[in-house]
Amino acid sequence: MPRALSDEAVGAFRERLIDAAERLFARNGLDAVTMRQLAAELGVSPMTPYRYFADKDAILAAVRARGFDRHAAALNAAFDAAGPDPLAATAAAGRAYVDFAFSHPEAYKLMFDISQPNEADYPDLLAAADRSRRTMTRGLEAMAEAGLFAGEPKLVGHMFWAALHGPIMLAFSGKLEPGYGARRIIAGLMEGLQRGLLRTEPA
Amino acid sequence: MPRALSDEAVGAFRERLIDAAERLFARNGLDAVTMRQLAAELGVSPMTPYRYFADKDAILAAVRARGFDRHAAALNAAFDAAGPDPLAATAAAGRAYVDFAFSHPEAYKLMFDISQPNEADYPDLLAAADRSRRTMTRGLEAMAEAGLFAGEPKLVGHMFWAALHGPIMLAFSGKLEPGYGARRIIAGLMEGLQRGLLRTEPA
DNA sequence: CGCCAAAGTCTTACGTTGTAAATTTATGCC
DNA sequence: GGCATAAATTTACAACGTAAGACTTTGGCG
Repeated sequence: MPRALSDEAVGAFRERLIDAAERLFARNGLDAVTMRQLAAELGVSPMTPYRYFADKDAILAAVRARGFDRHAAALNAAFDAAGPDPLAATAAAGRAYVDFAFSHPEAYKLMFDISQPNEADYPDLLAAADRSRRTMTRGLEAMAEAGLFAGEPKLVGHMFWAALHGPIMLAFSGKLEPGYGARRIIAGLMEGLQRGLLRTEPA
Repeated sequence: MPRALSDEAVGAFRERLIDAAERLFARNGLDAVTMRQLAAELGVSPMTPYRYFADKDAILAAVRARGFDRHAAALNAAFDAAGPDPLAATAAAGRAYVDFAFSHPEAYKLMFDISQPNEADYPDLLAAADRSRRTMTRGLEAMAEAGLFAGEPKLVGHMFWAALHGPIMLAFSGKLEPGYGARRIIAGLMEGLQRGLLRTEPA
């Protein structure tokens, strides 16, 4: 139906396209997401997506942004469901972080992929990633600001984030041997960091 | 020169090929390593490398293995140069780890790339990666065994390893904002973990 | 000394990829 | 109702990994 494509129609098609990309992606990994497969999944010709996205990178950026949104939602849900104790809520968010990574490994890998072409070209992605990051670190920052932790709040937040991310990425790259899985390493790190940073006695 | 290609000749060509791949790789990233470019760099036809490696993946596996070897060498050098104090030597190896990652980012990225096809098919790579891992964690394990650290030695080694890897990977994926770089996060983590795990008073 | 089987290399070719360009198709407006 | 034009499709191209086949060189045997 040519002539005029309403903004909603454009948006709807974009969503459908991102859905399809997520599906292919989760099903068979990154290699399965080709323009032709994507088009087939949508029942359109291989060039049609180019009316809605600049190129394949833009599509992947949208999928990534969607991943960050899901991620943030999962963390927020866990955080909110954990009750009022900030320490318990933060721990719950941490568990949700790891659970997300291992139940949506393809999504997590894509989100933190190392060869992203000019992330800055996709403001929506930047915004989603930033929202997600703030969600990750907000509990910790709140704790740090409340004086439960020593050190600069934002830095402490990043430290815990990295302490989750490191073991997860080592696991994904197949570098961990059986018996030393990501969850065990994370447990050790969380305990060690808590012992090192937590002010159990607020003096 | 057909008929019979001595083992040394095969080995020599393989080395030349890996060298060329490393060069292309460091120069223009992974996308620059195409069979045709590689062949051009070596002055042979695009199919010649297939006499020396099964396929492109095998070449990349060799480059990865080489990376792990360089990595292990760099850590060992730093460790050995640091003197007898195990804590100082371990700290030096940690610094060398980070320095390696940021001075050979392409190599580090490739080594810990997340979409490696059947790593188990390349025993040389497995061996090199394992050698490298042991180098990384040996100082820490020694310290842990000497009772300087609480907890299981090997686990503690993996914890520190992951605490280096996490910030580095976050930096490579462009997720860290200015002011919260990998080195700062690592410094915080090392300090926090030391405080949490180190037995300053061997009671 | 000469020739030939075979190892090494090169050329050619195929299927797949992302996407540019040209073509077709279908509608809102006069 | 016809036409300008937006959307979609078809066609086409360059680059990729690599399979298949042709060519080229040489060690070993008569």
